[in-house]
Amino acid sequence: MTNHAARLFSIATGSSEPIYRQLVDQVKRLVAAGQMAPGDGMPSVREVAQALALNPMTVSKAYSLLEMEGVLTRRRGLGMEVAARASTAQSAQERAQLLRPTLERAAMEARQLELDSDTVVSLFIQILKEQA
Amino acid sequence: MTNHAARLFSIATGSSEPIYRQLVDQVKRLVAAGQMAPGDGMPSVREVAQALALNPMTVSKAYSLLEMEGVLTRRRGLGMEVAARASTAQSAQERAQLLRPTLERAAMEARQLELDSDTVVSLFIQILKEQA
Amino acid sequence: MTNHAARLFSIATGSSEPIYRQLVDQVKRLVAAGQMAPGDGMPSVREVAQALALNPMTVSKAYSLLEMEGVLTRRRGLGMEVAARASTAQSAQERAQLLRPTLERAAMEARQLELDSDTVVSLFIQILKEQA
Amino acid sequence: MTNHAARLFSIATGSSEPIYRQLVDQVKRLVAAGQMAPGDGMPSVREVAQALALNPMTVSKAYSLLEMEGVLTRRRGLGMEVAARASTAQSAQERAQLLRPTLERAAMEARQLELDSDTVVSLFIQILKEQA
DNA sequence: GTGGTCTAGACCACT
DNA sequence: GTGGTCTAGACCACC
Repeated sequence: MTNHAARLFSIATGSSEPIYRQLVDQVKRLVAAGQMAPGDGMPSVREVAQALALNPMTVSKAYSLLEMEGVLTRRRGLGMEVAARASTAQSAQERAQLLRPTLERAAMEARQLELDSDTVVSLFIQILKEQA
Repeated sequence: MTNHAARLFSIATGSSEPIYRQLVDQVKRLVAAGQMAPGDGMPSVREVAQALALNPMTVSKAYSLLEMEGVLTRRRGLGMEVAARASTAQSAQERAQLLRPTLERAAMEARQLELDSDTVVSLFIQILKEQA
Repeated sequence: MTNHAARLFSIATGSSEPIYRQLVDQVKRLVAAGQMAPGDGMPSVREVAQALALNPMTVSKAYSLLEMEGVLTRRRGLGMEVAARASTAQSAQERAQLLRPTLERAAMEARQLELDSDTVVSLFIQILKEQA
Repeated sequence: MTNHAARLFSIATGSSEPIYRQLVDQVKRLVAAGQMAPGDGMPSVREVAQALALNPMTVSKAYSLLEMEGVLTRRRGLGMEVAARASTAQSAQERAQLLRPTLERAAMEARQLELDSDTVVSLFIQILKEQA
């Protein structure tokens, strides 16, 4: 795998969201987007752990959960790879649904802050540009 | 105290975000928006606990943290109220900044899902309308 | 009673020590020192409450406890007075023993702060002079 | 972690001062005295709880407060340690100031007991010797 | 009535 | 093993 784990994943160690959960969700998104295709090898636990300064057990736990969910398969002695039967490369509409919960949360916060839609949307567009 | 606690707060019990943290953040947003003004009485710990089906200690912990942060003040035997020196009713621009972290997270997820900005923004607008 | 309650008592509202307890202890000390003699009338609940900006119920509770302990007696319609059988005007040695707990606490704190006796004692002497 | 928690801390269960507050204040004093240095590991919550016969949550609350105040830092899964930026090993003069409130309280009580300075000071010196 | 403190015990996240 | 969160329930201090 020439992908550098540090480029693939972005971890917020300060967040209350457990690190292993952040990893699991990100792998699912990358697979859903087709950025990882069935048969692709995953970076090794050790590699990810070092790149993100995490405990290897934490990465291992994330991989195990992804295996249980059928997203990854374990190739003995060779590491993990994206499972053949992983539902990959979904349509944009399907992928957009995975974004819903976070957008709904943003909308809830915007309502409590009494911000009108225009302000919120233009701020969001600006942030999307910054990241591009 | 005619505020119905259940209407003020919305708790996601399934979230990894601790309940007391959700309460703290929501109170801060409501105060920032001016929906709660200095001197306003907060619903009692027991009232909120019952309305949201929480343990009173969980609510109490949130109130204590808000007191330490200077958002609420305790009136012995009378309950909590919004602190006089709480920075309330901020400008829309200031309030929008409180929304940044969540929008940044949404943008990160969108990028990993390889969704183009138009798709994401229109989905967001739709969700904002649903909630209105 | 010409004694101004505000001069007799000093209350630390911020302390974790309950206000009624502070009042009880102070009355006991004043009686032990003979500053209040049997038959002396106490300032009224209302007077103390107003002078110290306390809730009258709090003062009333302190007086009730002192009555139960036999330090004060209730004269119907006339207020409270120091009980005839209150053990007053004790010797300096007896009174000093009432000071022990607080001094022991100070000594414990000094030890944890690794302060040598000379430093502590000279600071204490200085504070005693300030208050004189 | 060879520190015996029971030797480090001394708790007055009868006091009106909440236990968690007593713990917080004692840790601050030990750090101020340099008895605990940045990087030193704290005894675990469970260890302290058992040694002092307290509920772990009570100890945990004290540790959390110390973390919020920047005295301790949490190392996920490894326990708490004295924060690097904790202001440690202060001068004797600075440490003596931390003792002021308690000495002022003692002076106030002495005045109400009408004890002269000599009596009070010699009693204090005697107590300091007892503890040595 | 109000909030604060403490206990006992369960489960979770992380190393 | 570590600390964090939550529940259920008790008692206290204050108004």
